[in-house]
Amino acid sequence: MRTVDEMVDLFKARGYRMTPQRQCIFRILQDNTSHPTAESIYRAARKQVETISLQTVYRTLNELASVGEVLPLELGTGMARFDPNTDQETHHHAVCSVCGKVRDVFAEYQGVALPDALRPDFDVVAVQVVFKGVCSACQEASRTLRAMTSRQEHKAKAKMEVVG
Amino acid sequence: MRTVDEMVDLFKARGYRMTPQRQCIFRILQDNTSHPTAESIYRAARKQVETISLQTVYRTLNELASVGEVLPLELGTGMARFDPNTDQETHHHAVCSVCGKVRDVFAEYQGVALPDALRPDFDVVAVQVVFKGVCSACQEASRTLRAMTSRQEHKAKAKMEVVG
DNA sequence: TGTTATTTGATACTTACTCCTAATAAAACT
DNA sequence: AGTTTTATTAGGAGTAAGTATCAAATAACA
Repeated sequence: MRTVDEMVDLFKARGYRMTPQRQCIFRILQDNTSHPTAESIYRAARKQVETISLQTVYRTLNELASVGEVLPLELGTGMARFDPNTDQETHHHAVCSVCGKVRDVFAEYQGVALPDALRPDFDVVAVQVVFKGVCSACQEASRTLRAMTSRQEHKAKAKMEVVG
Repeated sequence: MRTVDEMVDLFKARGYRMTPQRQCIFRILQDNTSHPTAESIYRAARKQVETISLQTVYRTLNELASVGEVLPLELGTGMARFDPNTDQETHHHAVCSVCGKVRDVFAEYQGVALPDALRPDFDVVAVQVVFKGVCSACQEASRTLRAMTSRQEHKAKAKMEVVG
């Protein structure tokens, strides 16, 4: 995504009006690498513009997506995530299937293209490579849990499940 | 996914009971290349077992997924799709962002792996390559629509939108 | 500053999916 | 085969992500 100032100009050029709510969302997304959900953006936005509604967050995110300044990601974690880094050539994702966290994967993969036979039947707009797996934090957590279970420290385990 | 008979044995071996509902879902998925949703499987299943519930379809699909006999796909079309072809090496997907249809893409991509730097932080279980774009049917439809609009055949266009 | 069209936020709605529970039926054991 | 046990089912209620609607607020611009 561009800078906030550039986004303001771009939105105005497209005939959108500039509101504190929209600028606030631009600011939150600016250089954001946390792959936020609509909810998490909403929570951050309320700290700056107390009366902003979730509806406005969704609306603005969809506008940003339709202008190509934000990439909506559907990674099987139950809700959409929005990535201001829209580069699809060198920028992919790793999703932890335990905690749902998403990490950027910077790499350029050669030769990932539709086979010739399919080419006439499908006009490719974007290619997404998604790595599914378990992040080191969750690996560590499950190792600890297993060790506890084998020693039958059930109380500690139960406590950890509640805390975690 | 394996044959229905093999699936029956596998489920029994895992301590699951064999019911007409489960076998029916096995049969529907067998060699199914349409990337069905839970809803579409439910509709097909009701033709064979009239009283089957959506809940049972979801439950069975989750069981199949946890046993690794079905691959749940989250492709940004708003609902999960279930693929009995669980080969992740040579089998990828192309999703039409207009009609939502999913096509198989058979190709083996070399070198699509996590960069070394990330390797210790993330244990990769699966890699998915997704092509997003527009299928030929939807390209054709939008071409027709544009041609109509330019000739200002508004009534025909409106009619087509309702029909499509 | 006044006018007007866009945007906002509250509320209601839709939809994909899960939870709960009494009834049912598959498997285990006579 | 009959009985018991226990997993499974149907169906309704519930949840949560996201969308539609619309009166009121406000940005843009004269």
